Amino acid sequence: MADFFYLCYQKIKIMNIDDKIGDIAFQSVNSLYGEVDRSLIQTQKTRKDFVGDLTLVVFPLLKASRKSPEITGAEIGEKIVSDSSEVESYNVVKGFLNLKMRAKFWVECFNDIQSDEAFGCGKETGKSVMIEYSSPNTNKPLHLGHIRNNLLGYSVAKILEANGNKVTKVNLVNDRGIHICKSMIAWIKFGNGETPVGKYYVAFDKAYKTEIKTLMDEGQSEDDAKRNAPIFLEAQDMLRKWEAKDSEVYSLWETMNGWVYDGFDVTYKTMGVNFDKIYYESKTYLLGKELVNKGLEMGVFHKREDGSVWINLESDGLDEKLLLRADGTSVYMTQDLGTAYERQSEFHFDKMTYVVGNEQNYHFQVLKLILKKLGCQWADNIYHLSYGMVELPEGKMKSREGTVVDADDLMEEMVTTARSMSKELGKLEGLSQVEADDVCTMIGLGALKYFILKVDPKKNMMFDPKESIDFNGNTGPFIQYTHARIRSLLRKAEELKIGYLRVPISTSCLLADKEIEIIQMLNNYEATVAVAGENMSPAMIANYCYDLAKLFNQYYHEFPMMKEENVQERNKRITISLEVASIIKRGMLLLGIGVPERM
RNA sequence: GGUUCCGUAGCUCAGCUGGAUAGAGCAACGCACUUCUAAUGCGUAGGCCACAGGUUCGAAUCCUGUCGGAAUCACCA
Repeated sequence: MADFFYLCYQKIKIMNIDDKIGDIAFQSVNSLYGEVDRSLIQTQKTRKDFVGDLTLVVFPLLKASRKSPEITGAEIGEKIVSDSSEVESYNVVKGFLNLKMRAKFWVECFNDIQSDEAFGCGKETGKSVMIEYSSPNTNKPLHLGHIRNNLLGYSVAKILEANGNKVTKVNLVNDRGIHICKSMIAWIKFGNGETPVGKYYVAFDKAYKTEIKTLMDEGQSEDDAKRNAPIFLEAQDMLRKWEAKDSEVYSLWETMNGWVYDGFDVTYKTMGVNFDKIYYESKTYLLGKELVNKGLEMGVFHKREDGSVWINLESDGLDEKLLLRADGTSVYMTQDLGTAYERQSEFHFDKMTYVVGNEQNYHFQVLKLILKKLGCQWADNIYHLSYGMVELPEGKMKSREGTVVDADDLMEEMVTTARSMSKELGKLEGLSQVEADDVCTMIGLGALKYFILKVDPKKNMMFDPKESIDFNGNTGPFIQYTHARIRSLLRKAEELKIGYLRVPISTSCLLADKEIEIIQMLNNYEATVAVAGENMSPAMIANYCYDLAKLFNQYYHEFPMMKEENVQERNKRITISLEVASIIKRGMLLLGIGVPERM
């Protein structure tokens, strides 16, 4: 992982408050104790139980000072206050030097945020990043697990973009292979002309199991039975025919695919995700075969007597891996090698990220290893963004037990709930039907997206339908509400004919503690986006947005805006509020969540 | 058995490169709307950060081991 950041994020110099105060402290410490390493200057936000805004941790400096923590802290504090006009006062608690900054310092920090147009959008890194996500399977409808994949993929793409990378979003449609043939066989046998596809893979499995049992009852071993079941042989035969482009098989395949593609498009549109390029396995699998030949020539792979091709990875602590079946047909790995190779040739990406569930950790470990063995140095630039499963309170989703949560159904249900909730609260009064629909869609989907994205991707997560429908507390609607609330201030200002101008805050303004906290937090946005990019974790953005919204709500509650008679004070409050709304909007956008003007 | 990931409040989750007394939400109880949106805010209660060692001035965080849980190790994808 570390090498990845190095490649894609050649540390953009972010001038945040910690750096500013760090530099001030650095100079004072240097003049006190001589040259010390800059990394020993560690600053952090002062905990709320202590007096001060920022804290310098003095422990690392004890070697240089050769004095006790308390004395060292006091010495440095004294020096900083006399050196810097920005620092108002200091106090030392144990090994912590708390610094109180002048209001002017914070006002300037805030005004810097406003004047910096590139703020939060990063600077161009010149790096090209490809991200593959979604990768649907054409014989299964999209469900909750796919939702997590799509939301993660889209959001990570946004975040990487915000960090200044050129991002290409791609989708690889898994439209061929033995599993597709299984569905086709099942449809021919049991379909009766129906068009929905999803259930036939299950139907095949059921029939397959029955046949295996029959064969085992006749005395065959389980392995033999699995290989010899007639329906399985038919599927294998169909795969061979498909790869041979048998016209009958091919046209049935095209027909059945057509049924699902329309559905995918609708789901993607509702979810608000999109792609720059769509790959189809049916088009890429042949390329993999060429690589297999190359690997055989290089002696990296070996062919068994039955004609199947393998690679032995035991020396790397892994197993033997199949690359081509005995009958010459491709497996998953075959085409994934080919696709990766093609993408590198076409896009020359600096990094390629695959958003794929953690059940495929092993696959990607092997994929990278094989590419490396084939001499592709760029395999180091492949990163598997592995995410955990989504579980239901009653356990895992199992299609055979009907416990799968369908993506379309779930999204619709969320919007419906948002609508009835909004109506009940009287939030839709004065809105046209179209506006009301927009708001409800935004809220319903916002709740769902936030619920899923706020969790660290690599962790398994629990999806409790009851809880996810809650719109209070740490939820998407809470953040959306905060935004809407602030935006309504602007409307109110117009209504009251308050001549509000968005101007820098005057440096003569005093600041409340809450305002300093907000400014610190706003200033942290850029760093948060950077860290979220490094970790490919939308959860970090989500939690940031929540913390900011929560902080603002406290401020909002405590300080009246329009009621404030001092014009300078009023403008300061409104200006800060609007900046909060703006950052919330940007942050939520990185999650693929819209924020309404009113709700 | 091998590999990878996870174990923090009753539940769902934060806690970035090690820093002060571990934080939110939900659920429970109490308080605040004639005042800019109460989808809000405030308060009470709730913890051996799985366990044991180690490194350090300092560990939920890093290292080792143990115990739990998940995924994977297919001529499936």
